[in-house]
Amino acid sequence: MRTSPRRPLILKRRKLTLPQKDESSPSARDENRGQDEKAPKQEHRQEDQHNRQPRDKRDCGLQKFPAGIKIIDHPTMPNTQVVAIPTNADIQSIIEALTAKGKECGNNGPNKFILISSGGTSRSAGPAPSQRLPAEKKAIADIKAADSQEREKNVAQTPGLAGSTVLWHSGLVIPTGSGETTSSVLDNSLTNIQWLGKMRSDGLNPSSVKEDTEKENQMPLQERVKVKGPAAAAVSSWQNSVSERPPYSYMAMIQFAINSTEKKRMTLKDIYTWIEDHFPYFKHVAKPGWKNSIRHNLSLHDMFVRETSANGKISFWTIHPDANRCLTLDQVFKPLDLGSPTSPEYSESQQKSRLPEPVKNVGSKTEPQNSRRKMKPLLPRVNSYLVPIQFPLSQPLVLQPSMKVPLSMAQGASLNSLETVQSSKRVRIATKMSLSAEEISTMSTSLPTAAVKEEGQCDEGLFSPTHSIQENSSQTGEELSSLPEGACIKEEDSSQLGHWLSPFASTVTVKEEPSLFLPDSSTKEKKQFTTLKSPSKAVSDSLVIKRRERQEVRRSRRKQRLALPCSEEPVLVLPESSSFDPFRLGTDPPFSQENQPLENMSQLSCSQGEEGAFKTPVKNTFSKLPVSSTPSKVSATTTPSLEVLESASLAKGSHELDFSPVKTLQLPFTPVQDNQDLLGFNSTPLKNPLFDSPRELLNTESSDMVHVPLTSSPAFIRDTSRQSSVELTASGFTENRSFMEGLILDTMNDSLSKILLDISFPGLEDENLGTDISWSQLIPELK
DNA sequence: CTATGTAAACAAC
DNA sequence: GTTGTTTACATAG
Repeated sequence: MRTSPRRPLILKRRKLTLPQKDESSPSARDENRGQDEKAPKQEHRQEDQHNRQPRDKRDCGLQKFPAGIKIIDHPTMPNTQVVAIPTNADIQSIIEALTAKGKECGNNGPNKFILISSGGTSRSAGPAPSQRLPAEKKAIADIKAADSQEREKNVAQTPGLAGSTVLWHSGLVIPTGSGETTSSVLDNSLTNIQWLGKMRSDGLNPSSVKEDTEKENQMPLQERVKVKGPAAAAVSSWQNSVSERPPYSYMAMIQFAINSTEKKRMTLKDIYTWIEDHFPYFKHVAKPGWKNSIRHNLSLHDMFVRETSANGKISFWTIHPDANRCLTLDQVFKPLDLGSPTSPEYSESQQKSRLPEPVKNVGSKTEPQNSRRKMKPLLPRVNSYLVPIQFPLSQPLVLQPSMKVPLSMAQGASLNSLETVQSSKRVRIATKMSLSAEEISTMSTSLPTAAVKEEGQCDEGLFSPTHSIQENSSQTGEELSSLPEGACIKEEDSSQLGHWLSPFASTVTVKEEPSLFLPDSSTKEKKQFTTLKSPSKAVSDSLVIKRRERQEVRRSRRKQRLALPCSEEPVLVLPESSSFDPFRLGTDPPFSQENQPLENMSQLSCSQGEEGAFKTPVKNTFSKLPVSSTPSKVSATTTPSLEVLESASLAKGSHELDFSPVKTLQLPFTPVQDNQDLLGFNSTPLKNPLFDSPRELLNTESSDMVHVPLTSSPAFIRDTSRQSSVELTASGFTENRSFMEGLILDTMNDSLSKILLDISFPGLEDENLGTDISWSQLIPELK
């Protein structure tokens, strides 16, 4: 309700917002809810059935613990039961109970237990994966049908397992068994996956995608979506792709778009077009306001830098090299369907400046399916990415401690990207302050080349590639550097860059906002630097780079990130700082946090990016759209047509609109390479070398385990690919720490001591399992 | 509080 | 009209 100083009044937004919510969200909710509701019920039934199914161990076998702890007989392994326990539960006590139980049962009864800790948050989680085990095969089959994925192969292949157990990710999962119910649930997850797959393909061939989307769009999305059944799955998946909002934030999508081009720059229009092409949702379903949001994001985030040609007519949006993770759709999906999904989120997350820490994951992960149900506007759509995962429980052993080894794998790329970005940022920062030798070396190598290249191309007045541009900006920074603030602003490699830039004859215009000097003056400072042109290139390019550094960040969130902390602190600004680089890193909270070190990746990945022919599809689509990108305008001008369309869509279930594309998952984890060497828990981060007894491990882990939803999936995938998946997964999870772990307890041996697997179940969350549970109660039941 | 999404008001072209 | 900025507000975590 306030009035900004500049701006008159913003009237009654609220009213507007409310209606939206009502309209869209409800409809969306309905569907989701319906699904959700159904799923759980069915699941329970099935579970029950499964549970009831007699196995060898009758009594011992299928017990269900009130608290959410469930015990089920392992389908294939004799004398083995799977126990799902809440994350928070006191593992030790549980183990004791189980041990007692095992002893009681003796040889005849279950004497081995596979402990699965999960945070089974809601619904599905509660039932616990264990119960589903019996259904595994069916589920798998379904999955195959829906998804044709390599994983299956892997799963199937997992030969060595005496009894391969498939564990479903609770979050994802669920529908075990049989038939119909399953299908419905599965459909969602599967469809999502497929959606991803599509996206991937789209990334490669936008055109193809378009066609598909358009064709299909004609049909009412919602209805189609509802169709269920394995056969329908594929169809529905497509539909979803259209109807559902992509799980990516605007930021992420913009990055995808920009990085899809060779030069890593794009005009606004092209960005619109790219997004529409790759995410049909925006073309067909989204409100026109999404373009406004795109622009908003471009302006808001420092990572997006606008370059203007000398002509001034064309402005390209680029990604600040320091911040550019070179995310692309392809990267996101590359690894595997499963794994990839996480990555996108990951990217987003990074922007958020999240640490790999489990914390964030927790939130995201929990939602998988729930989120849909809720249909909460801004919630991360992590769900979509979640897919039922099969865990082959291999024979005992396989745990490998996770090392933190950067992924060399391409698959890892997506994940890495985040880290890389962060890392890059760090580096940059250091450079900014002063150039560290290291940075310099890196900078000099990569950047100059780019710049050179560009030069050749620049003739048209095109701009130097992002790198060059930014560097230019950095130069400006140098000059500014005389001023304390300026120095801060420039952050980057200005000093170094200057050298090679000079050859360029270009004019760089930099907009800066030194908050320090100019307290609030929102005014931007533009500085132009003119360097000598190389005669050959008569072209003078003017680049306009805006940089915002807002110390005041608080007030406006615009480009907060880039606002370097250094700028905030005068000290840093000083040239001396160079010596301090390391310190600075530490000093700059934002960077340090946000950025995680993956230096290598950044450049590598960036260079390649997408083949992306720089396509500038100037699409008519815009023209098609009745509505202007600006919402306000739209309402006034285009309203009629749009409204009609939207209203129709809304009525049906344009719920989609309401979805907030928030970033889904953050996958902090770093890809793990092969760590075959490591086998003990010790190596895993979770585990402390200190543990003398397994119990200790368990306890500690339990506490740690809390977070970590999605991460598991990617790791898992990898594993599957290799077949010796378990190991990998374990390692990967461990890193993240958020994973659940499966422990195998051999009561006969009397030892808790054998821990066969370390498994994380992203899907499982604590809640259902009920942390509260007192294990003492369990004991009786165990009997 | 932060991150994100959305709507809107403006300013420049 | 489009593009770019910025503010305000809402929501989820």
